[in-house]
Amino acid sequence: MDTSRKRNTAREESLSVILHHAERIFAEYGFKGATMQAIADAAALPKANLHYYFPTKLALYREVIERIFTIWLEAADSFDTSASPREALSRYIRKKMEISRAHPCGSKVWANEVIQGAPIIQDYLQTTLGAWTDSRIEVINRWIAEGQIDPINPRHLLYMIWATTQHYADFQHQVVTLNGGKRLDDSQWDAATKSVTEIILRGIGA
Amino acid sequence: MDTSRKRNTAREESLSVILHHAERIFAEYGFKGATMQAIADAAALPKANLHYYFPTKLALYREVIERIFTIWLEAADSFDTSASPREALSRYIRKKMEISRAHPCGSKVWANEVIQGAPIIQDYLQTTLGAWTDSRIEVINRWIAEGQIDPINPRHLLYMIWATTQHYADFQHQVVTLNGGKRLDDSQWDAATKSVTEIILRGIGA
DNA sequence: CAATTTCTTGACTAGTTGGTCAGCTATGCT
DNA sequence: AGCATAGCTGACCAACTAGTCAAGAAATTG
Repeated sequence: MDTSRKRNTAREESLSVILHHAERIFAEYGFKGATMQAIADAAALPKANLHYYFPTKLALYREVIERIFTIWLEAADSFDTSASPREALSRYIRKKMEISRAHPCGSKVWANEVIQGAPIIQDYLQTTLGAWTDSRIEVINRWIAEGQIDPINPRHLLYMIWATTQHYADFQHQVVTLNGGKRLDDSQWDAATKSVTEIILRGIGA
Repeated sequence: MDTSRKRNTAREESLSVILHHAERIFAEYGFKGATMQAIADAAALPKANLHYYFPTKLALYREVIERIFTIWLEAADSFDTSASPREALSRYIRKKMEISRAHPCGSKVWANEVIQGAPIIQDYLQTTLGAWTDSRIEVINRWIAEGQIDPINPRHLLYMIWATTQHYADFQHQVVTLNGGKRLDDSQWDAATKSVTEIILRGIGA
């Protein structure tokens, strides 16, 4: 049943190209501001072709969000609960910074979605994100009980990590502007990651 | 020339009401997603009346942005360069947290604007924000030179403060959801402010 | 009071945009 | 080859929305 290699790859290629450009356009113009025509132009496809793969704009948007959430889960996994606070947190922060660098548009779409009240991802926030957060808060509280870190509020620590790392993606434009209009280079990303990691780890006495 | 009290106050009242609701609608739906009709409905005015005071949607949006920037400047002033690091930074962080609580919509509009490449506020970023940032970096470097704080990268410290404090406004919906759907109460805002301040101050050895 | 200016508003227009559809082409199967 | 299926596309339409406008209401002035 090795049905049609050419068709399958063509399909996957089209889907991939559309989703890639849709992410960019949604990030740049927001859900309403992004037009199917603009996405089609970016993907170098006729608009009707988009509607062949995705029945509605909302369906396309949902798919984009879905993919972003997958990446988010990947970062979440890197928070190793069996490691030491220093090890677990610095690994997690580094991973989040890498994502901010590699997928700024995805991060922006996510941010836009949350700012606008998360009409689509409400479920994720309540279920998956909620459960993950609770489990990590438990771990952090254990670290505190064991005297491995200072008694800080775990929730606010997590918010600080999210906010700071995602800032480099979501506010990329501001960061670049304040960097003289030049994108951060390798060493600057490295310095940013080090700074964030050090301030936070020292901040909690790890 | 004490020209017409009733008219002037009516005018100011209308302007104020429109701007207030416009901020909310822009925050919730983005620039393109917000419609003049929706703003008019929120302000309980006929749409044509909006166009009497603001010729175009963009003009209204600019005015909203302008007001937000004023608030931002107010916070910027609270960064007292003649105080000690502990004093200056904790005051600044507290002020920024207060703004996040009092003006979440303004913060969201600003965030949206930056995420989408800051088409309107590019000037502010380059001039006013750029100059302010440079001046504070100088002060922070002085603190480092005097041994009052650890040698950290001032720029990334500022980004961390901005990101973390604004997170409570921009990601309000996520914060509330993870708080069991309840808005933060007085004591929770206080705890958040304390946590943020403590982690950051300890993080830089202040 | 009448004239003038400011403010208000329903109705309309032009332009945009999400989505449809009928017909086309390319691929795979027997 | 011939048939079936998946993929592609230009042309079209209905809905929505920013902005206009002319006519009227309300306030101010001389």
